[in-house]
Amino acid sequence: MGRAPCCDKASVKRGPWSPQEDATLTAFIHKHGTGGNWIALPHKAGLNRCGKSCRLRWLNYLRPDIKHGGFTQEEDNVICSLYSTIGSRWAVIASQLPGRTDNDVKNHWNTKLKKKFNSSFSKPPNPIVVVTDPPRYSATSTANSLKLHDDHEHNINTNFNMFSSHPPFDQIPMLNNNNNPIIPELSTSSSSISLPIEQNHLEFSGPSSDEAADILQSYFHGVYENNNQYPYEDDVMDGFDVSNYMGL
DNA sequence: AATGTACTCAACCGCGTCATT
DNA sequence: TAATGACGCGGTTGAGTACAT
Repeated sequence: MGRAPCCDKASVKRGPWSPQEDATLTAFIHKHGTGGNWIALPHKAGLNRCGKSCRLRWLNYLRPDIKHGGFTQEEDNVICSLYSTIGSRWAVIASQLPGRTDNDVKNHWNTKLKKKFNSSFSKPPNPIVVVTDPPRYSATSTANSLKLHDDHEHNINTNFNMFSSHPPFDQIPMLNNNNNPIIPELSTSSSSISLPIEQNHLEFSGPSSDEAADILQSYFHGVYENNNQYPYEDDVMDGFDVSNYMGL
């Protein structure tokens, strides 16, 4: 048996909302709240609309805390960063952007950011670090993120998301107030997704995840110093001698 | 000015999840 | 435990608008 429809689609109004309907819905919710039941709300409010339509109109447009207007560069960065980590979970992404709705974020992504993002990350990165012997840690990387593992492929407490820690791709390198390039910082959180070990990977030795973080950060410093850009752009190095940065 | 094309974004659709019975 | 119903989410649509020819 299929799901019963939430309303009789033939008898309720559909399509764009009129100012009158907006006013009716807004006034009702200000006075009574949603009552925790969107299906019953339109009848109580005197609206000939489906409850789902009322919910959507309120949440995406009429709520007083909704921010209308264009997205800032900072908001774009947050969206791209989170997308690279968690994918199209628009509600989660929108929760990090006060005043923005999942629908807003999704539309903005589909119309503006997707092309920009894809053109910058259309090529998978090459392996970026050589193997040392014996490896103590390994890491996997995609175009957007890199994660460290211990010998047994357990995640260790060091994670680096290239995109979220990176200057926006159309402003590489981004300069700080002193006109110095902003160097990406390694995060010590382990909140992002883990990647398959067989993907592009790098391995290196080191006694602790903290040292691993130092090595990686040094690596990005080094690439920037040598090439005047960060490694994932076009010429990711095929090999990288970690020992240069370990005092070995 | 007329027509075609691309873009934007509000709204809809269907499904997964969760709470209730 | 299963059935039911409402909510919330992501994908998609299509009307309206802007821009190009």
